[in-house]
Amino acid sequence: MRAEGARFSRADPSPMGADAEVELIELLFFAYRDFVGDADRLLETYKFGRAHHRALHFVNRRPGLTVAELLDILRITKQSLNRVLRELVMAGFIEQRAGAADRRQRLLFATLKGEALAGELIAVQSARLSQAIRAMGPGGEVSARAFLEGVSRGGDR
Amino acid sequence: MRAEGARFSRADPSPMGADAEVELIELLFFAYRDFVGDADRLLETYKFGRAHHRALHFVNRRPGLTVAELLDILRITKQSLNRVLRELVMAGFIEQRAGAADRRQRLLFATLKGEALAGELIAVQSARLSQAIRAMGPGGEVSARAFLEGVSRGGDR
DNA sequence: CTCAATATGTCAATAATGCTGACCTATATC
DNA sequence: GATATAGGTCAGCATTATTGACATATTGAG
Repeated sequence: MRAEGARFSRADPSPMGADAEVELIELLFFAYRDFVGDADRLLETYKFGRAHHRALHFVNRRPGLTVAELLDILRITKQSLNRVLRELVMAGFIEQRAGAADRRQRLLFATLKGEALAGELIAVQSARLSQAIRAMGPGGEVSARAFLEGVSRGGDR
Repeated sequence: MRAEGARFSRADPSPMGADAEVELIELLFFAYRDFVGDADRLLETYKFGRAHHRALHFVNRRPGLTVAELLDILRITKQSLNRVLRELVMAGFIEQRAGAADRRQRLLFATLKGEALAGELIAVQSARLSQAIRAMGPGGEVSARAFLEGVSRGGDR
């Protein structure tokens, strides 16, 4: 890995003036790059991409999710989602059922096949995360969760 | 209304350990989604995308970086990088100089204009990270760094 | 019942970012 | 001089995203 290298500090435009956050920016990039790389390799064998992965993951984790809710989670357009969702349905990984209360809704469920693939993807990714958490020592999981929640919640004001 | 998109509630049941990493998988997705979203908004005004951002960031942080080194950091092909790099050079954000020792090399440097944009991008992203670190309390930065390093180093075996 | 809003699906065009393969120049090294 | 290396470029293609326009079914208000 080439995460180190020439590093003489240039004029720092950050108001806090700290180099530490700049390094965190890079660490987050490297962490995410390697984190999704695990799944990418597995998805190749199913001819699926990252978009399929994300849709399947959240449907599997929240059975009965509506299309609108999934769009809100993924933050993409319905046109983008629809193509991916159609492929997952036709390949037998996800199934749709009309909502009982509102028949316009298409509630999404992972099939057994879908649950199996989602489980495989979770396995490789959680193995990497577990290893990182263990290496942190006691309280690692709590800290990691606090950090990630803080990052994603950080713009909500 | 919702500026940052959906997230799963932490009120989710099953407090057993196996579920913890699955939640971390999702938290990492949400954190990265929101983290890059900040920069995306800023890049729009310059008509640049994430690929330009990453290239500019690392060139700015490591002046004199070679193309080969940048390729190794980004883990993309030279064809993919070259398009982005050419645009950054032509727009005056990055400049290339032949290496002194090896004149085949094109050493990469951010121009003043490039440093300014890179600094703006660092500012928005480090603001989000600083906020998350502060919310973690004492030792937050050390923990966050340990987690991210563990995630990206976790597959290097 | 009628009508507007909602939930979803779909077609078409386009953009950003990535890939592989092939080939080119310039420079370094043996 | 031969070969390897650093880098650039052309051509074609895939994935994932976008906007815009429009279709269909269903719900809910009046």
